[in-house]
Amino acid sequence: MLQLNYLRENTDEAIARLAVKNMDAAAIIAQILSEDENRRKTQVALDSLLAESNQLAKQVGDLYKQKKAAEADDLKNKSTALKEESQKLEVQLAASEQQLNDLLVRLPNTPHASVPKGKTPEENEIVHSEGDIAAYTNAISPHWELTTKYDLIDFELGNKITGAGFPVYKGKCARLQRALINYFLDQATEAGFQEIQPPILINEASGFGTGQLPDKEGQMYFVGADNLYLIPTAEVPVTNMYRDVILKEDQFPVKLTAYTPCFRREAGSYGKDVRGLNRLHQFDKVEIVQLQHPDKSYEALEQMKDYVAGLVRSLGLPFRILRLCGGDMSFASALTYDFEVYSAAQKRWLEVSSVSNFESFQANRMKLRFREGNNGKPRLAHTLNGSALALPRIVAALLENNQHEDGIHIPAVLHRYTGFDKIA
RNA sequence: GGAGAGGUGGGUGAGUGGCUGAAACCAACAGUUUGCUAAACUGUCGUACAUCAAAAGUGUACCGGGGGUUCGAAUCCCCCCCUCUCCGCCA
Repeated sequence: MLQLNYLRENTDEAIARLAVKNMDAAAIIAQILSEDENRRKTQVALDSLLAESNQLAKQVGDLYKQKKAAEADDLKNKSTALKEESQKLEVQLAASEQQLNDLLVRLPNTPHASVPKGKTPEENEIVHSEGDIAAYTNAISPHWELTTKYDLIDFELGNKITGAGFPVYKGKCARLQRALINYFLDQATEAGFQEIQPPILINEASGFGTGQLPDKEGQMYFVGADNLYLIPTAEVPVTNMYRDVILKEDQFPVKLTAYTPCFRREAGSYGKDVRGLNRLHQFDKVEIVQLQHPDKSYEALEQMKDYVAGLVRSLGLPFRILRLCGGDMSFASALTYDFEVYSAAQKRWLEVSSVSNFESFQANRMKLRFREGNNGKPRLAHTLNGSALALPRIVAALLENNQHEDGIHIPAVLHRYTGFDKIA
């Protein structure tokens, strides 16, 4: 969530920036500022009342010690009267804080200055592309045909066991997935990210910390009996490791990576978008997370972008990098790069990674701070994360792009992980 | 799941109604001193909000979370969460 001080001191800028996300925030920010004023007024009143009754309580104690019970009783009555008032104010203050918080939580993050205006994905800015997409004359069959032909994935079986969007990977495809996971983790480790195995169920506080809750609970699977959510991405448990933590400045950067399955309800999707591996309720992903000093977070974002580019490149897939426009960005992000690989038989770009800087938006929600120098005041850290990478669409592109007469060729970097170089 | 014990500041740990925002020790930080990868001494050493131009200062809140009793709660009562020990179950 945005910092109150920022809204107070840069009201116009905040409104202008949120307009890039196609939000007219003037009214809600005005409401926030007036509620904030209200809150402060109430607190001043309450604090002085409490100070007074603290004084009285002390005096009562002293009087009892001096055996002046009558005088003490007088003060007690006075204090009781004060208490009624202060209780009213306490209720007021709590309501005001609640109201303020409810408003603040509804504001999305302000986009970075480089974020283009726009409402639809078509308005995303292509910042990089590589690979010759016209070269794939071999790519005849879409992956859902190949997976049947080579007995790689059984979507029907997944329907039977669970439901749509939960495929069963078999044989060489299961092995290919495991290979990709291991390859991605090894690469991330080599790049300085510490490997983490987090829980894949999270509590409400964690969901709030990274911005999934409130309001977006419909996108997560919920285990009602225990009040837990299945993670939509490893970002949630991994970033929340640092909830309510004050780091020392020299601990930056914190770089973490994790493989987890990811669960998304994805209500309301349909058509060719969801065919085959294009959109699933459960999928595997290796995530990279970074915590950084505010002065260095954009540098870190570029590094993470370059890292992911290298990863996609190493698999030999044509890809492009988009800087998302305001309208296509997520609620919590300040700047997002999407990576799309070209799926040659479907003749479409598939998103395989999303690399974002959240600046202090998540950090503010989860009170992730750092201390500047040895005894500086705590400041909010910046959080970043990116997929490196999400598997299903990578698998789809690999299968489609690399299909040949003699079978599907596996990229060389994976051979030591798969143990085979071809699916035939 | 059952029985018992317990959750205090970065750590250990004292505190069972007012003199405790919290002893002591350790760690950390700053300085002084000693001719030497260290010791001794002194000081600093939680967070948030408010007040203030800002700093200092001051006020308020916070001793797992939430409620209650009381003039006054870390301390008493209730609910919840978590940890440990034993038992049960189990990969």
